[in-house]
Amino acid sequence: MPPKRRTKARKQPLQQRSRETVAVILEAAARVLEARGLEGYNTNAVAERGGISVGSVYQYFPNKDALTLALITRFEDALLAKVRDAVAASEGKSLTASLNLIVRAQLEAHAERAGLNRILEAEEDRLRPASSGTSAAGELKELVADLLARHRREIARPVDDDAVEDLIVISRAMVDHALQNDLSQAAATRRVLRAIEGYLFGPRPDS
Amino acid sequence: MPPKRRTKARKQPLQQRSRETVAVILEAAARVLEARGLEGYNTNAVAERGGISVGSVYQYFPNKDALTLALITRFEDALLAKVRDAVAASEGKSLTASLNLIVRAQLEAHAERAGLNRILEAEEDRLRPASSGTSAAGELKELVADLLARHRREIARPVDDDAVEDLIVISRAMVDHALQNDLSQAAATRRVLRAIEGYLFGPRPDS
DNA sequence: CCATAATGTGAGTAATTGCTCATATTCCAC
DNA sequence: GTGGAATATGAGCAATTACTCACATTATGG
Repeated sequence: MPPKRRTKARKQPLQQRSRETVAVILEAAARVLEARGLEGYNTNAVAERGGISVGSVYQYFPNKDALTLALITRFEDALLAKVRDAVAASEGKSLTASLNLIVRAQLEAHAERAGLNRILEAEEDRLRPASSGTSAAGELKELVADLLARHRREIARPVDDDAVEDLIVISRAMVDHALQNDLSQAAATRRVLRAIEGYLFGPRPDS
Repeated sequence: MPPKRRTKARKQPLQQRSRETVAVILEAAARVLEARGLEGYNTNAVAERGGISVGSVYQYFPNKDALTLALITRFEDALLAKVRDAVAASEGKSLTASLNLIVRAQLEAHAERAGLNRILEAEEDRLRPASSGTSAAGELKELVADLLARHRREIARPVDDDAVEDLIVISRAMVDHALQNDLSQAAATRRVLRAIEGYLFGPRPDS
């Protein structure tokens, strides 16, 4: 056990000035990751890029991982917001149309800063204590579950929690794959939808 | 550019003795990863665990990443072998039965040393120069493509390369997810198959 | 056996980097 | 104003670790 390790930030940002500093730190971290990758991502570089001092970084983030985690959360929140909007906008539409909107939302969220988001997703595994569901993940499940419940008569088999989980896993993997291979949004949407709709509507021949 | 970096091993193992050393190194690396995670994974620990000296590690691996990559390749080869066997064993069987065998093979390959394999898959992203298809990945695609071609009359839509890619992406993501959540092999198989068959047989309502 | 090649050794080095803390500066309440 | 709190600074420490190299040991072919 390496002696100890700070788990809480030294200070909470109270004044306007410090809140701006936190924003500067986050954006600087994002830019360093984009420009130099995980390889060149260190707190000194972040401070330099943000035009502030390392000390300031450690005023508001207990350690480097906490900073990275904050970036991850920021991305997840943005993704969730887009999906929420898509679900809201799909009120009254058919299930297929709704799914289309949601898939597009996910693709857009990832595409915005593809390089950065890819790195963050990879780091997520390392940083999140095994199987600790985030609130963002929970809300995403709820959103999808509600949408499917609303359309339950269009779906053959009842949709349980496992199915929702599977749909999210499938979408995420395919969206990542699409971005990695620079697929057009149209192609990516088509392929993800085929998988999702197949899962929902597809036949289950055997017992 | 950090000055330089060895890209080739100092020596190739020629005699029996050194071939054994290489095996010892690989297994030691695997055990360190299993016992202490990426965190405690360093070349000195690997040497100690293997009961050899660091110098020996660097006789046969130019750098730490090359060692990790060798572990990844080893895992991929094992996976591929299992899938190959499954495909061979599915000669004459129905498509559903064949897919069942293949999915099981994948689950087994991952389950064998789940903790280790999970770490290796995460490292793969970091270590493989963006979008460099490995021969293992290529052969997997071939195997799947051939199997599907053999059963093409049972599938509504023609199966192109993209579809094969998608099927592999979906399987992989779901298998990873299943292992992460300690799903029973039965449950995992059922869910992965539902996704795969849905993708293959599922209806495509719109244009 | 002997010369040569192959293999093995491990203390040490060089470089990186996360993070601290003593100090300085800025802000706000009164 | 003024005093105390909040915020900012950045040189440098401490720890880690990938990797080297001069040397010892072991194998092999003739």
